[in-house]
Amino acid sequence: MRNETSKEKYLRSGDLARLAGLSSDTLRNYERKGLLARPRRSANGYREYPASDLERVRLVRSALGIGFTLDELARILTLRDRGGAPCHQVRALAGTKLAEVEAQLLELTALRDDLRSLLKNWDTLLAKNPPAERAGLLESLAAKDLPRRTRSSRLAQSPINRKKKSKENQW
Amino acid sequence: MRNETSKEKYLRSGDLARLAGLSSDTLRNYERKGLLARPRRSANGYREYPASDLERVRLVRSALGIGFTLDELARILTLRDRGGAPCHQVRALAGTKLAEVEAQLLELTALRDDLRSLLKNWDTLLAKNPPAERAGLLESLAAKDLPRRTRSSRLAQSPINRKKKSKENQW
DNA sequence: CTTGACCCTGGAACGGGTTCCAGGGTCTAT
DNA sequence: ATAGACCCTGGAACCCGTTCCAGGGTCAAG
Repeated sequence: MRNETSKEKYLRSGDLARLAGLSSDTLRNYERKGLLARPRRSANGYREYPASDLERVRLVRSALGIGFTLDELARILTLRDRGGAPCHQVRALAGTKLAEVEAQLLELTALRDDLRSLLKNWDTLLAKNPPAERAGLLESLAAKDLPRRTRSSRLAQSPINRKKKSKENQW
Repeated sequence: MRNETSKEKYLRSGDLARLAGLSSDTLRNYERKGLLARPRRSANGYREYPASDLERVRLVRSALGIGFTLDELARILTLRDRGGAPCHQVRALAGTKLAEVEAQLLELTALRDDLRSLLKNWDTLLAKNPPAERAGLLESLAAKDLPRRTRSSRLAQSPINRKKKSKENQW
């Protein structure tokens, strides 16, 4: 039975990870990057997170979801933890994120429209062509003049889906 | 003066790169990945691209812009170059891309809306707070319950902006 | 005592497209 | 001859957040 002195106030890495919906690897990573203060350790060396760190992690996740970067967050959070008031930087950064997102939206909508008309086109082409006959889909692409998109949008990948190494391709 | 026998039909890597709007490094990379056939070489070992490769590169760029992957393109193009008719795979892939883009659009619009209301909130908070006083912007984030976004959207980064190693941070 | 669930560490892998690097040629114009 | 612009090569760096790895502890239940 887990030690319950001091009212069960401390979480171990796995607990916090589960509560926050991410892996303990990720927690350690946040710690490395300075997003999460190094928690105290129990006698055996295990991390003991105060319950309040759950909020902290949630904050980090939200901020990441909104487009902040681990490094940006690290700067902001440590500054704040030292009593600073990084509000204006935060506000400015978020403003930038918004602008980026809006730019991305424009690009993506354009892309979606392209894809739609392309598909419509292709489907009529394919309908009137014998299968296994080349219908020149790719060729009809070539015009477009490359409106390359910018990656930006951090927007990380889903956690907690470890184990998945299979390599079947074969379409 | 460049050799003009056979009517100046061949492009060197730099020429093709310029015409296509990308770097010759990228061209070499396409070749490595099998997107671009290995061109013949001149006596001195320089690549000599047939003018038609410009179209090919444009096609590749468009396909990338639409969300295809270098590997996908490699498969499709080599298949096609061997006389195959990968139309249906192409069509299927594009369909998938469209679905992904639409999903992304949903996420991004949601994100944009979040950011907007967040910023509005923050601005009123900041207005009624003395500067250099913490207004709790970050805290108001914590609710959100992480609608993590998926990266997907290939949407590469702009080419031809090499040289940029400076490391000034300092916001 | 063994099993199995957790925990620890720091460094490396991943994805995907582009770019960079070192070390070395080739060609043209002065 | 010498600068300067191009070209060649293959392998590695980059981005960035997450995951994986090996090699090693801690602890409770059976």
